[in-house]
This record gives sequence, structure tokens and C-alpha cells, in this order.
Amino acid sequence: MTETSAPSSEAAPTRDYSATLNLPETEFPMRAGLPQKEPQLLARWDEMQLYKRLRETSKGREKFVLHDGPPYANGHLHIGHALNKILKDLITRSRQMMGYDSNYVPGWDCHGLPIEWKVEEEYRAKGKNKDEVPINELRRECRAYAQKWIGIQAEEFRRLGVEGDFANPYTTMDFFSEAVIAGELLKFAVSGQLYRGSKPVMWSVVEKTALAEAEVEYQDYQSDTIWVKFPVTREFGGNTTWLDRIQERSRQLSKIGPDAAIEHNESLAGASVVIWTTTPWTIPGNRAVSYSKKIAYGLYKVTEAPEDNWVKVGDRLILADALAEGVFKQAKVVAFERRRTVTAEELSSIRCGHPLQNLGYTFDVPMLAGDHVTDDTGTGFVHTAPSHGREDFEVWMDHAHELTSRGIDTTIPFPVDDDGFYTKDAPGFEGKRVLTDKGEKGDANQAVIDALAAAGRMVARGRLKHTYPHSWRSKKPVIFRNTPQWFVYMDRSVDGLTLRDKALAAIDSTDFYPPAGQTRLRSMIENRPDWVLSRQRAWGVPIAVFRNVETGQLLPGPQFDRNDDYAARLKEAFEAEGADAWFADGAKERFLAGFVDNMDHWEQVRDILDVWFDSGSTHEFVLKHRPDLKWPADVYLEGSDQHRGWFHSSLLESCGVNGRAPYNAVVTHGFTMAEDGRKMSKSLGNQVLPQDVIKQSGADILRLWVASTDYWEDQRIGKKILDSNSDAYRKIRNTIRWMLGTLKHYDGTVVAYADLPELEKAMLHKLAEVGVDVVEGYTTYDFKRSFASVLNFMNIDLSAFYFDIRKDALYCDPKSSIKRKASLYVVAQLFDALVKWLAPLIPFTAEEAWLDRNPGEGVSVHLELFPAIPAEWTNPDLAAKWDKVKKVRRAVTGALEIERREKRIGSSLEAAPAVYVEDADLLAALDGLDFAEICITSQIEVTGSASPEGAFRLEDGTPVGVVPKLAVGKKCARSWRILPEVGTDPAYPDVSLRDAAALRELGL
RNA sequence: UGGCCUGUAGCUCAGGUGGUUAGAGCACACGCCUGAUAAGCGUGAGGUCAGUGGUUCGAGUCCACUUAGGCCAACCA
Repeated sequence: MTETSAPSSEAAPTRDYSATLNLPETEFPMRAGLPQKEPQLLARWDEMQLYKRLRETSKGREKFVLHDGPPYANGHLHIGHALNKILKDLITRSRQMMGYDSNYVPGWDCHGLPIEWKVEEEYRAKGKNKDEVPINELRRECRAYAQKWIGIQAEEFRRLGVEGDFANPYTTMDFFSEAVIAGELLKFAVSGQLYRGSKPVMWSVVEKTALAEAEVEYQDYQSDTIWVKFPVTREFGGNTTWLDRIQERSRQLSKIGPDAAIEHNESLAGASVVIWTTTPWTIPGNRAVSYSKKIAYGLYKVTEAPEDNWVKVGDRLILADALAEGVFKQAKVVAFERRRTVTAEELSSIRCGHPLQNLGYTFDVPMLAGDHVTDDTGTGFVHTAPSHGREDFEVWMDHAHELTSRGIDTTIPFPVDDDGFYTKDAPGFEGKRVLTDKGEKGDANQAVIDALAAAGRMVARGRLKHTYPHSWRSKKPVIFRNTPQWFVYMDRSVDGLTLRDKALAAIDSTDFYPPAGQTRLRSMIENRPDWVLSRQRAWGVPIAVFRNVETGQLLPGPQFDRNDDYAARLKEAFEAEGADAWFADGAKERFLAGFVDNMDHWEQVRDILDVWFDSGSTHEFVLKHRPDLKWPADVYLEGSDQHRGWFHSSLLESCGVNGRAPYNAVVTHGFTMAEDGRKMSKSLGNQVLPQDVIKQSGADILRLWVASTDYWEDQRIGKKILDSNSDAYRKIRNTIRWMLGTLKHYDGTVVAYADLPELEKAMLHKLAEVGVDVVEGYTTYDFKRSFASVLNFMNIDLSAFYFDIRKDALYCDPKSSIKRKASLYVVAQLFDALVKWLAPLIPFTAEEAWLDRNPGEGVSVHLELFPAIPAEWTNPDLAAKWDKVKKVRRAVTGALEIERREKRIGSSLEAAPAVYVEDADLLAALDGLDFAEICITSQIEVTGSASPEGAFRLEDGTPVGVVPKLAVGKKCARSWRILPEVGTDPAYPDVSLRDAAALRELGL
């Protein structure tokens, strides 16, 4: 650095040339003020009827339909709603700009419990009792409640920038929708897929209603526990007799030793299987005892016990070995002995009698193997009352076929009624009560215990404090009780295939994003039991069928010959009055008249449909009936929880009726976690609310978060994450702003591709590459790919490279400069493409930028298509060449950084490095280029010779050496470059020749 | 407890069929510029790829287990 002279700084400050430069000029603010700006843009879109214009401009194009999974019309939006709707909007907007008619019709799910609750709550506040309100009045209030929230949520969705037919959304409570939903159910009835069965449900005696799992909370509760003997009745299972089995067993064991043989000879006859339960009142409902094949059992004999004890000396009990001692302790048994092992095989062959045989419970009680049995607590045997427990029910149903073949009646009784009283299905206890109106323990437990004691079947009793289900509302305990329900067969063949077959086939022909969704949905369909459709509720679409109480025949149904007439009558009524028609006075006569001889034989089903059937039918009443949509949908998108929900019910509904899925593809998103990766919750105070983000930063920031995240998995959100999205946003905005300012000087001149400088061609190539990436990202619903591609391009290729280099030509070159014209043309192309690609991601900002450049009424970037990239822009050879140029450039900037650190230079324009390119290929890449311009130095010297000792080299082994030197000459007062030529034009002594020419053109 | 899924720098993400010192952007630190200025440019420091064990000449990439977390289902009879 010694041979060169320092730039002359003595020259007196001449004039301010900045006014002669083409500096960026723009009103586009650096700071967005999105929270204020976004509502203005929304108002403009409203005013210009953007949605309508979108439909008009895309009329006749191929349709792309994302069918909206309806949110529940209740409550303000949370972050999950925002994620969901923004993702949907990214899809519909990007498809629209890809050239489809991509129409989005939002919908709402309106029926169901939560709304019924809210209305009920309002009643209670007013001191009204739900049961005294006529059902259709309740339904009217539910409808109004839903309507209110639809309005609120619609506004909140729109504020997120979601575009769609918000003026005509669909709802499940429209009269038309209700008519279709009811009609769909009829199709299941007519085709013989619907049947009446029964199932135990959670029931609140206090509220006289069935409760969903979500309505139940587990609280501590003091239960009466009892240990009860089930006498082995010496019945034999299968073809072998009891004695045969014992003798066979003895023969096997005699091989082990004579003692064992003797021990195992002892018969189980007269012994008892002992169960333990916390619900004595379920004993009348007992139909079986469950055991586990994994538990070791033994036959025990009581050898010492108090005189007045329930368990007497000589009693022989079968118990799990792990629990026997505890049971005897509880039973106050002083001493006992283990007589022998009882195998699972033996257990499977015995039958017991009911402990209350003496009261008329004379049926056999079979032993059932079940995985739910453990030997942690109890006795190792589980009292099984299919009327009163989910697992009891399941075990019973799993064995139903086998039990029937053994001559056991598998009918599930109804021992407890709506009010908690025993029925005639509980002989000897009729009128006793399990729970009172107030939710307190009734007299049932004590009656059962007394009866058991009287029958000599009690082993012990106790109390246990444990968690027990309580009603969410009344905080009172609930019970499980068998109730009649309506089901759809999963495994009954209809036209050769079962519903399960059809659903599985449909899953195989559906695309899943991510692919794991397919396995998940598949395994659910493979394993699920029959579909329970009925709910004992008020706010929903009724199962609008009649049942013959004598014969069980259904109307409509396979045996009824005027199904179409019935369906037509129902449809007409529901379309006119809604499903309320079913609950109005005289409905039975109205719908049945003319179809049956004796109306008294027919009962009107008052159950309503599970809301999943409602939403599972949206494809019927939305996609099939709106001419602006199509069936099946291209895509359904929801959270991954909807494998169990909407994807599932839509699949079953459509397969049952149409034989195929209502969608071609399923996209799922994960759940949004707090910043630490844990679940958000009110109590932890780590919630992020979309309303807050919008208020503080704007919807575009929230959208950027959605676009940057890997939504297939769970995502995180929090202050830090939102901040970094704001940073990314600011970078994008400023780059756009610079383009807008620069393009103020662009007169629209198109420069032919062939006339463009290499640098411009290289940028267009990169733009073409990015375009492929962006569109591919959008096509595969991989938005982070589109976003990252655009963001990286703007940061790395444009802001830090192309724009930085071209500022000199754009600001300083004469108006006539070809280079400048070419650059302006390319910047215009860049702006056009980038803003369009960004439009689905940040619709507000993209629109703001678009309008700044293309002002006018009725103008919107959202009416545009993604740019068609000319094939000639793709130029991989040139791109490869410029990769080499950049490689050499990196060596130069690296060298300059040292100079800067050593305070020998400040601006790179103060430098004039000597560059020794020791690789012919790299050297050739620089041929014909103004490498000083590319490195933003004032001068540069490039040679192919070996670099001298001490030259700067990159650590990565790039064969380039750089010897930094200071630029020679005077600093041009206009362009700030340091050149020897400065001063050679007498008319403009303080500027370079290029700048002199520019000034001359300006006539200055 | 079962089904499905996830864990790569402080943050968000890349890392075809296993193969040279694991990448990018942002944030951070330092410096430059002051004609994108509550902006722009450059350089740098950050990773035992959740952990352990295995398969292999070789594993972020394959297998098993463990651990942390998520969704769904179940659950104390």
C-alpha cells in the first residue's frame, strides 16, 4: 500500500450534485403502520368488490376448490383458527394466481352441545329451567346465538386478510343444509346401513341428559367399594367336561411330580371367583367376569376367620396371587392357604352364577379374557356390567358372537332409567335409586350390599377416595348407563362392499400432505367400531325416521316401498321451516300420514344426529349444490386432530352415500405451541392471541409467521419468533421500497433480452429459477419453500449484490445510458414478479406496493396471475459463469475487509485492488466484465499471474490472491469514485467523465 | 397405556437412494457507509445433528432402546 497516493481530499467542496442524480423517490413509507393500513385496504377491497371481480376475471377457468372445514360458531378466534384460515387463504390465493378459478366459500358448524350449553346458561341466569322451555324455542335461541358468532368470526377472519365469499357463506343450520343433512341420513336408512342398538353413555341424573367426554371432569369422590363372590357353578365350557379337563390337567402335572398332581386335583366346584368394584349399584347389571391371561391366579382356602365374618373358614376363593393377601386382610381373614394354581385355560372354561341368583338373576355369568384387567388393584377379576362401563361394553361386544354360540343371551339390559331409578331389568331393586335429583348417593348401593350380604356373597366392603367423573356443569357425579342408540354398520356388505372397505379404498386413492396422514386415517378406519350417530340432545338435525315398536322396522328403510315420497315430504318441510319441523306439534302425523296403517305402532325418533354427521355432509350441501364449486373438492385442509373428526366423518358419509371420498387431497397442519414448545394455556399465560398480533404488528406479520413455519408439524409462536418475522418483513418492505423509488425514473422502455448486459441476464436467470421454486412450493403446499426462496433472493441476490452494484449506474449514469435502461427494465421485471409471488403471503403489503406502482381504480395485485417467465431468461451457462465471478468477488471483498479493519480504507470505492486469478476458468469468467464495478471499487487490476507473497487469500482455497491498493486520482464529487480522469473535462473539473456526460445531457 | 408424529446453530428452516472440515436467512458481535438512513454493505463468532447402543470401511441420514414434546384414543372397573 505504499506506491499509491492517497486520494486528494483537499479539493474544496464544490456543489451538491445529489439533485442531479436519479436517486430513489417514493412516498412508500419505510415503516408500514400495518395495524392502521390494513383496515384501509380491506375497505378498498370491499368497495371495489374484489371477491366479485375475482370470480368474473376467472370465469371459465378450471376450478380449484379448497372446501372449508367449518369452525364452530362460538367464541373469538384463537391462534389455531388464524393458522388454519391463513393456510387456506395461501392455498386459494396462490391457486387463483396460478390460473385457476379458485373459489373459497367459508362455512360454519352451528349445531351441537357448546351452543346448547350457552343458551342453557342464559336460561339459568334468568332462573328458567331448560326442561320447561319448548324445544323449538330453545332451538331458535341456539340459532340466534350461532348467527351472532358467525358475524363476529367472519369479521375476524377477514381481518386476517382471508378472501372468500363471506357475503354468502355456508352454515350447517341453513334450512337447506338441515334438509340435506336429514336427507343424507335417510339414505343410510334406506340402504340398510342404519340400525338401532344400544350403548352405555355418561349420564347426568341431575341434568337428565347424556354427557360427552368433554362435559365430564374428574374430581375426587368417595365410593363404596365391595368385594363380592361369584360362585363357580360347575358348568362346563366347550365340548370337554369339567372332569375331563381336571383329569387331563392332572395327567400333565403328574409328570412334574406326585405332590403337584394331588394339589391340582382339587376341584373348583364350590369355590368362588372374587371381584372388586367401586360401584355396587352396577351388580344387578353384571353379566360376566373378566380375567387376564397375563395374571397368575390361585385357589385359596380360608383356614381361620372370626365367627361373625362374611368370609367363613373353609371358603375357597379364586384370586390373583398378587392381590390375594390384600383381599384377605380386607376380609378380616386371619389365616388362609393357597391350594393350587388356577390357569387361564381353566378360567375360560368355567361359568359362574350371579351372586344374586336368589333374586332371579339366574343366568350364567361367563368368564371373559380382557386386556383391561390388571393385578394392581382389586382381585384380578373385573366385574363386567355391559350396561355400565365402556370397557365392560367393549369386552362384552367383542365376545358377543362366541357367547351367543354358547347359548348365552347377549342382550344388554337397561337396569337404570333417566332419573337414576332401577328398572324392571334390575329385579328386586326396582324403585331404588342410584343418584338423587341433587346428585347425592341414593339408596341403591346399600340395597345391593344388603342383598349380597343376605345371599352370603359379600367378602368385604370399604370406602375409596378416587377420581370419578362429574358433570362439568352441576359438578355432580355421573353414571354410565345403557341407552338405545343409532348406529351405522361398518362391516355390513352393501352392494358387495362394506363401508369399511369403501373408506379404506378411498384413503388409498387420496393424496395426503404430509403422507403420514394416510397411515393415521387408515389405522383409525381399520379399527373403529360401528358409527354411533344418535345424540340425546336438542340443538341439531334429527334422525328423522320412525320405528315400528312391534316389529322394529324402520321407516324409511329397506322394507318400506315409498322411501322417495317420504324423503321428498321431509325435504320440502325442512327446506321451508328448517329441522324445527320435526319437533313441532303434530310432526308425527304430518310426516307419517298416508304411509302407515296404524300410527300408534310407530314411534318418532327424537334423537338428533352427531354433529360430525352434519359437518361430514358439508360436501353434499355445499360442493354438490353450489354451481360455483365442484364435487369432489381438490383439497381439504384442517388440523391433524381432524383425522378423527372432519376428514373421518366426511369420508364415511361420502363413502356410505357416494362410494368415494369427497376430496382428492388432504392437507393437515400441526398445533401451535408456545415459544418453549409447550402447549399454550390460559393458566400458564403463554397464549398468543391473533387479535394482539394484529393490533401490535399487523396481519401480514402473522401471515409471514404462517408462511415461514413447517406447519405439517407442530409450530411455535412467541415474541421472539414474531420479532424475527417482523425483521424479515422490514427487509422485504425496504427492498420493495427501493425498487419503487428507483422505478420512479423508469419510462417503461423495454430492452430486448439480447441487448441486456450479462449482469442483468444473470439476474433474470436467477429470477426464473426462483419462479420455479416459488410455484413448486405453492403447488405442493410447501409455503415456507416459496417464502424462503423469495426472501433469500431479495436479500442475497438483489439487496446485497445486484442492487448494490447497480446503484452507481442507476443513480449516476446519463439518461441515455443503455446499462441504466437495461437495469431499470430488469428492476421492473423483478418488482412485478416479486410482488405477485408475495401477494398470497402478504396480501396487504403486496397490494400497497402494487398500487403505488400501478395506481388506478379497480386495480389489485390479487387480480393478477403469477408472471409467465420467458424461456430465454433461463441461462444456466451464464449462471455458472457468474458463480465464478462471485467467487472471485468474495476474495476481493474479503481483502477489502482487512483494509477496512486496519483503517486504511473506509468505503470500497477508496480501493483499487490487484487481483491475481490463478485459475484459467475463473479468469475467463471475468473476461469482458467491468470487474471494478462488480466489486464496487473505483479501479481494479485483474491478471492471470501468480499472486505475490503476502497477497490475501480466502481460507476455502479459492485460487485467487488479492493485493489491496488505494485508488489513484481524485474523488468524483458526483459519483464518489476515485479516478485519475477526474478533472480532465474542463467544463466539469470535479467529476468523472461519465458524470460529466450525464450533467451535459441534463444541460447543467 | 395404545396409535400416529416430532426433536439439525439463540430463532425459523435446508440437508435425493448413508460418503470429503453439517448449510442458509434472521438475531448477535465487530467494522464500513451516510445518496434505500428508525435504512444499506462487509466480516465474524455460534452445532458431541435430543441421548445411548447397534448395522457399516463410513450415519444427521438405516435399526433398537431411552428421553422430551405434540395430536388422537383409552383409563382407575
